[in-house]
Amino acid sequence: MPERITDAEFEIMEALWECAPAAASDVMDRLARKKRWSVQTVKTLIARLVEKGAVAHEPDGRRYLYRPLLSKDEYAREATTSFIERLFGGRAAPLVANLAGEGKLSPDDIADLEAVLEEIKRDSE
Amino acid sequence: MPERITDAEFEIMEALWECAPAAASDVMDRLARKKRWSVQTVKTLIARLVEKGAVAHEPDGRRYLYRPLLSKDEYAREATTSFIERLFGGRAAPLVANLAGEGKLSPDDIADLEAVLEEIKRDSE
DNA sequence: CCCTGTTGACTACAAATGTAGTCGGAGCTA
DNA sequence: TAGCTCCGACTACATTTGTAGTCAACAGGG
Repeated sequence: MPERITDAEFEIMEALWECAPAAASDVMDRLARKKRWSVQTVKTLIARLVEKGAVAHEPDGRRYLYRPLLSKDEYAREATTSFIERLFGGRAAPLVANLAGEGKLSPDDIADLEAVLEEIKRDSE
Repeated sequence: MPERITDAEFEIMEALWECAPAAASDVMDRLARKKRWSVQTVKTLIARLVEKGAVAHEPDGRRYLYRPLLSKDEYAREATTSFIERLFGGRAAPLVANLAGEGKLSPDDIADLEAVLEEIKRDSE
């Protein structure tokens, strides 16, 4: 359970989830499209993630290769749980209802959701 | 579309959503159970929310009454949309699948979700 | 062997955030 | 009317966050 990951750090994690193990420059390249960050910025963020225990680093020659210690799935689970806790009293249904209210659910989304629910029910039998 | 609301500010919003219009001391009382904040802290947070345009204040004698300008529902919609955008590529289904993977969905939750989906489908016809 | 470029370590610094103190005025209280 | 109390306005300050600079060491090109 690493400490809180900030927005900027999250961008680094995204890159690492896609291309780990990676050197700082790889992360840099991966991010180039989205973010105009200097190399130093990227390195600072990576260093903070290492401090926070969210990323491991192993020596590779005279540089490091970095690798997330927290999978995107795990991160998403934790983030989702606490998000729903805060805003929807821990229940998922109000969240979905909320999305629906905003017209954020296309018929496709609804079909997807139904499929997911079916699967859950099948699995739990 | 007010600026970003921080965690501490969110606590204030929660209190205001429950008891607006309210004076600073009312918010203070409402929060007393959850947070050991000094009155000044609460006032500072309220002031920041006013600056950010998330809360309105109207004079009431020699004090102010505060009232959220952003409903909890609106806030939840925005927050949910950007949350799902970030973590799940904008699709709700993966989010629900993720919750399910964590065993976060009880049979009750599933029933709720199915009901919500039914309702959405009915409404959209 | 020297130059250049890359790398991690350390440092910098403004803005945002969490948390709270001080102060002067308005009204109540005796 | 002197004091107490409550209020908003302003100020304070450590920490976290976003963003980046400096520097010394090492590696490879010539």
